[in-house]
Amino acid sequence: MDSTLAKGLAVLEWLAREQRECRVVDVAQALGLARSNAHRTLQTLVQCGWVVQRAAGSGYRASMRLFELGAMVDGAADLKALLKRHLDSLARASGETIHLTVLDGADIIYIDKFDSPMPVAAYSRIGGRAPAYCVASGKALLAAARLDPRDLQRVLGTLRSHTANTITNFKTLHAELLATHVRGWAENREEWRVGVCGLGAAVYNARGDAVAAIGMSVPTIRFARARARELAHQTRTCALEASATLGYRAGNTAEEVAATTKTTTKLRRQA
Amino acid sequence: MDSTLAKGLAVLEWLAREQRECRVVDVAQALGLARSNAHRTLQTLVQCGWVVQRAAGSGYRASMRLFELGAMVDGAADLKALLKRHLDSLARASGETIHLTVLDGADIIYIDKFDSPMPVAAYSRIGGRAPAYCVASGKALLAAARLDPRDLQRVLGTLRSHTANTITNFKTLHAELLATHVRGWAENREEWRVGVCGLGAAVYNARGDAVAAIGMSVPTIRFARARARELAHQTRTCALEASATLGYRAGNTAEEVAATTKTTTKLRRQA
DNA sequence: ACACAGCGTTCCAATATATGGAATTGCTGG
DNA sequence: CCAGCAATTCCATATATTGGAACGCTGTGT
Repeated sequence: MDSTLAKGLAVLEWLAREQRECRVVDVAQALGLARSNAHRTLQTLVQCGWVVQRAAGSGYRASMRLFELGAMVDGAADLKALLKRHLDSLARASGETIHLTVLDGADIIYIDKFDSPMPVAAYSRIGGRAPAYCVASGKALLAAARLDPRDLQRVLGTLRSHTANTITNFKTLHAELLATHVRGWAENREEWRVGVCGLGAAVYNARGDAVAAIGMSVPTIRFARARARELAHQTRTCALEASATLGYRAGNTAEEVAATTKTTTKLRRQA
Repeated sequence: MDSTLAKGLAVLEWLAREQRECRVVDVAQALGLARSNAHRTLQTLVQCGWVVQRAAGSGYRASMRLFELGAMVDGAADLKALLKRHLDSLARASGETIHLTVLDGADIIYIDKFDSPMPVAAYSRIGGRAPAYCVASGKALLAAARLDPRDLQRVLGTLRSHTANTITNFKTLHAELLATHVRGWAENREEWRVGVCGLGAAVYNARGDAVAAIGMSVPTIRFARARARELAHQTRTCALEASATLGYRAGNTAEEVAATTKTTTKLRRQA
């Protein structure tokens, strides 16, 4: 364990999260370092181009290096560029807030976002996180991963309760994920934030990996049964189109054919 | 200079740019480290959450941490969210590829991108760079900075030639930046990539800082005089609207009033 | 079946390196 | 002009890093 490296990364991360010019003492105090130590660490970060100092003598902040490299990770940039069109259509068709998310351990991370003209109570940021088991796009990704209960528990750890509706039981969660995979979309009824519901569907690439999820956040007020059903259909269709853009060809497996047929039938019955 | 930190950052950056699972030897060879050293560095990065190892025993890649923190830098996320609507309108109105860029030293970095339905020769990536003095959005930002020739030279260093049209003379560049500031938009006629022209205009926040630029990339084929003029007008207007969204109120200074009037008059004459 | 090569990982003594207290410099406001 | 605060530099000390060697595992060619 290179402690110098760990310390430098901690400084960098703290600086990025602060989002303002910070002085040497600020860093030293926040991370419990000697002033001289904080100073030298910052100087190293500056020399390596990860931190910038506007004028020599004062004020450090994270440089664009993080953004530049962050854009390369996971091919997120390509994903966004390719799916932008789909998300935008969905945002317009639904009038609700749309997210593009990926799974990172037990969390989802918001990769891209299209704000609703109608304001939503929940505030989410690009680069922000939410527990995967609490939100619709997270459930869609977990469902696509098809983990058995044992692995699910290993990945997620404890299911903390965030609202009265949060699923805190693995058996319940696992059952819901199975259902989610079959019907092709996931749902969140105020399980993460009170007053906010959500819908989500996984997006697959040409190899059949679930690489991202499309999510929709809807205030409970606008989430009446009929509308929810309509929005779910839109979300799922959008995800299928997005998958097609990435080169995914549906209906490759018998299982998927069965699922699609069932869902379609169900939707027809409901319509 | 903390060499351990510098080494760790180099490993992290290399890993991010590789965009694939890398083994210990790959890292060691690429950066000239001892295998044991590369191994311990990677382990530290993993423990700190900047790198992930799919299965224990093999294959390292950059985690989403870079993306997560990169999204926070410079309020880039907020900027994108706020300006998305404007860029999208411009993309639709013009049918050309639109970028959102910020200045980072002598380069611009592409923050966001709206692809044209018509393909463009130039390929640009979110997170990618271009020399500020060679592209329109870069010129718009440099012009907004209002540097005197001395500072301009200090910031930019040598003006390398990238095409036959690249401006390599500081006097010429400075004069063009002055003109750019007055008329409110910048132009690039194959100065960076052959066959690609561009237009750009700076976006100001409530404090009057030029925080970003809106850029448009157009194949030379579609950049005939009349159309270029029309697109320049659209770009400038979009940037003004975007600035308004950020709380900027135009016409605060006599200088700006004069510039606006002149430009408007000129546009009227041309129309 | 065997030897070999490549790689991940662990270990450890030598040594280069980071550390933090104190001194110095530079700036700001009274 | 001084006092107070913070950035920066300096340096002896303690410590963490380093890289060669060794071990175990896996896959490959003979």
